[in-house]
Amino acid sequence: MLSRQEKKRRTRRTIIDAAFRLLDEKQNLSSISLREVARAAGIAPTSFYRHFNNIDELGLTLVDEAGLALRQLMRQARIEIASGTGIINTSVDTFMLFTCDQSNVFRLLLREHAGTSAAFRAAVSREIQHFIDELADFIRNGNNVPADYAFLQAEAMVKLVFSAGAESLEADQSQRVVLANRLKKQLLFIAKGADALKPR
Amino acid sequence: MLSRQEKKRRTRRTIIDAAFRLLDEKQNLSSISLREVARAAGIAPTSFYRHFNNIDELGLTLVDEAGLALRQLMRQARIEIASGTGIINTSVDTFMLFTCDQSNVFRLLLREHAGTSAAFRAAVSREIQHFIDELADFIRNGNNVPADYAFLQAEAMVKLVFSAGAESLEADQSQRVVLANRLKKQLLFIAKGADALKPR
DNA sequence: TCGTTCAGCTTACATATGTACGCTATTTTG
DNA sequence: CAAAATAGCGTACATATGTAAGCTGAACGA
Repeated sequence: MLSRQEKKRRTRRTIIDAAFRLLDEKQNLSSISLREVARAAGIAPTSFYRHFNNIDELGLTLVDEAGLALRQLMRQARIEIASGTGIINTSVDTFMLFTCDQSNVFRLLLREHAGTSAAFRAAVSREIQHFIDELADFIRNGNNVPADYAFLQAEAMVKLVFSAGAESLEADQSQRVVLANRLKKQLLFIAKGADALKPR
Repeated sequence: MLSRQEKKRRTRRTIIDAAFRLLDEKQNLSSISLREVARAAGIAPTSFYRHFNNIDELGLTLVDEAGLALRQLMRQARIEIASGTGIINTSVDTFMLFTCDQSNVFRLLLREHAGTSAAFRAAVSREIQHFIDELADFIRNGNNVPADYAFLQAEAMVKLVFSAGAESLEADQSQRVVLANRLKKQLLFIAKGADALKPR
């Protein structure tokens, strides 16, 4: 027998999962309605309020979870980088895997980054900032450049990665390979250029 | 006295202008309703149908107009480039001017590029593709590199430009200057890197 | 000049939404 | 074991939406 608290936590999870499932290629956080989420979660519309004050609170929760998934991805990538393969190749491959089989999660970030809610946009921007900062750290350690210079490079790289990720959402498997290779070359441009223009 | 045809063209224009005005930082093409547009244009909801079959048709029209504005921007930038200043500086400055004082137009492209309508996404992608193609031409002429290599470089640059444009929408005047300078350096990375890795 | 066309209007309806209110059944607490 | 708390439900209402149907007056073509 489950405690009341535990049961509540589970239906909260059900709501969140249902929302993620609704966020396909034709829905965003602002277009899904409370009733729609409730329907998908198998609860009464009014029961939703037992878990969230309003639907924006759900939205912020989803963005947080998506950001967490991204940070976990980064950790995994860094482990693989430590094991030998080039940083660019591994990062790109890991990222593309993410956009592929967690497409709804990545799409959420992508969409709300340019979405209609200032709060969501800010939340996503924060997550991307983490992404950039950690890459900047990595670059600074490896190349011995000033922090702001490493940041410049990291930011450019992350932006290209996200752009390619966006395209990958509309691509099939073979197009994704092409996309990944193109991205790797472009990241190499930045790495090479940043190195050539490095301040002394 | 105005001809009936001319009057119709004018209210069509009124509708389009009203829609652009509605597309501020908290609205996108899918969130504006037919009735809202009609209200803003000062016509009855049902009169809308005399000009567009549905609201998606309006949306595509807006994307087309936005793309046209962008192409005009490119032309202007190329003229100024011909008159001496560096390509990167002029392009960035022109672009930033665009995102600043035609913010609703740029935001439309940005938002629908990652939006919920596949048709709108495709339409915006086409416009961006034009943007990339023309820059690739420019690069190929100046640097004498293969077409696909110039494309690689142009694509990376345009992606950075658009990303910075997105950020500029949330920035004030002084932040925009910082943003522009950062972008210019990053574009230089790509130019330098692409040159260093140029195939022979 | 007179019948035709048609942009724009008003009215109307079926549908979806957010959320207030109060009930019930079950768990929790004292 | 009785009393309090509470997750979830059903009902209800005010509001917004897309769009069908039909009318009107002004521009148009003969």
